Amino acid sequence: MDKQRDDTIASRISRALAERIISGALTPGERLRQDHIAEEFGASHVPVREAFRLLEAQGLAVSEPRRGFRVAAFDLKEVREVAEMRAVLEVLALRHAIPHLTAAILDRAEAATVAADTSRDVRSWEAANRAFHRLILEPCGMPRLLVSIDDLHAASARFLFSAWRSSWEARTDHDHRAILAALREGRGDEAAKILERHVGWIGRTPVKTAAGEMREAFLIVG
Amino acid sequence: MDKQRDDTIASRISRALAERIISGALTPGERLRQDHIAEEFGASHVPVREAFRLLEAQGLAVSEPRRGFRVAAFDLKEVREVAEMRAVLEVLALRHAIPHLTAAILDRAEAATVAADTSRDVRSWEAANRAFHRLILEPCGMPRLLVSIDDLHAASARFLFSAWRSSWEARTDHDHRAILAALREGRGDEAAKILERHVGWIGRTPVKTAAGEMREAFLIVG
DNA sequence: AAAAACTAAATTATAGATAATTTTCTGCCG
DNA sequence: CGGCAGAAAATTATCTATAATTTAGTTTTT
Repeated sequence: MDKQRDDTIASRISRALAERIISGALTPGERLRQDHIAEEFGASHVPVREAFRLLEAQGLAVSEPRRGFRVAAFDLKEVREVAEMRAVLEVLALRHAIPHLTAAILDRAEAATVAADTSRDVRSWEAANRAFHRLILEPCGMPRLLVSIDDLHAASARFLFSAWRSSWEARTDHDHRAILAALREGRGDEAAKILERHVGWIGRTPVKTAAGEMREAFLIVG
Repeated sequence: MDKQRDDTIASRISRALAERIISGALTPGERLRQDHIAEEFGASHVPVREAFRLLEAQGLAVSEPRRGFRVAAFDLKEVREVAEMRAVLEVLALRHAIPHLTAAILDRAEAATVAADTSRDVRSWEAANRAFHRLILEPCGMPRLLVSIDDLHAASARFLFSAWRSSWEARTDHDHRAILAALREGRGDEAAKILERHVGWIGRTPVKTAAGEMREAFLIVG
């Protein structure tokens, strides 16, 4: 097929595995066996090990010396940690992005919000949500910060998919709209404040299961 | 000598190279030639490549597909970015650490401050400064956050060493003392505020060179 | 049935080979 | 004399094969 990609085999394997970890196809704590994965991708173990290191850097895998790599576990404590880091880093990015935001960017962010509200499954909601955040933060022009935020989004998405594997219902995202309204009207501080609360909010919430029962679930807002 | 370390060859090479990059022995933009480094460490190229990936994760090296790895460049813009990320992340860590701070920890942090004030060279000042920050932040119990902060400290140190290679004079660090005083008296918010300004502050300042001339230099406070 | 010993599997590392690509050198030509 | 083209050298990224070490699992022994 397309062998002439600009990137290396290691990064291609890394992306493929990241997808599986985030989607939940590879479960937390599962071992990543280099020879099996090498065979599956028709590669040798060298690029596979490099791919593992890339995943480790994103916090999706952990290395235990002489015992190989496993898919990173995650508990509620870690999810909270990720959410709080996202909150402060996204606020920082937004403050730097504000002077460079244009009406065109805000229009595209609004389109992403509409796409999120009308999505039929978690996957597309997550993609639209991520697009919204990316759009309003990217103009900050701080590459290292944006990479960190991306990695934290990946960790959030993992949790999201594990919590909402089957049942899912899109809700209108009032926070996104409030952030956009504030940005359009030049109330930057308020936009930052809403974003901080929006991203940092994690808690228990009652959820109706497919069977019609109510149960408690953890929820990341966005 | 000591072959029976608990860690892998890759991580040992990575630490050794990190040391050189931070200290400035390897200059920004310099190429990292895997075969040369493999030979120097008496290893093969596989662990060397893994070491490069580890450095990449810390932001000390960058990979250009088919062109190998180079020491990460850094300009003033990036230094500012690192300082601002450190400011918000350290404040977050401090807020979580405060409930777990003990008098014993604060005493050790004070000792680190004294050590910084009396250091005779940049290296020991940096080590003492880093120890101060580590001590008051570690009790936050957020491992991912602490790793991020450590990586940012490494990037700061690089800049520090490049700016102050020859002349150096220790100054009394009033910010550290003010932070400690606020923490001891239970004024957590004020401690966080000082820390944020302390870490985030970067600017030009007049510096007296060894030759007695005045010139402008960039400065990270700590 | 618990402890010890053996076995199997996997990770970590080495070595050498190869294709592709980049860098460097060199010499020719305008 | 400077710049471009092409040749030569170096380097990366990969594979294959293999050894050493460690973990994990199974069997044997007491």
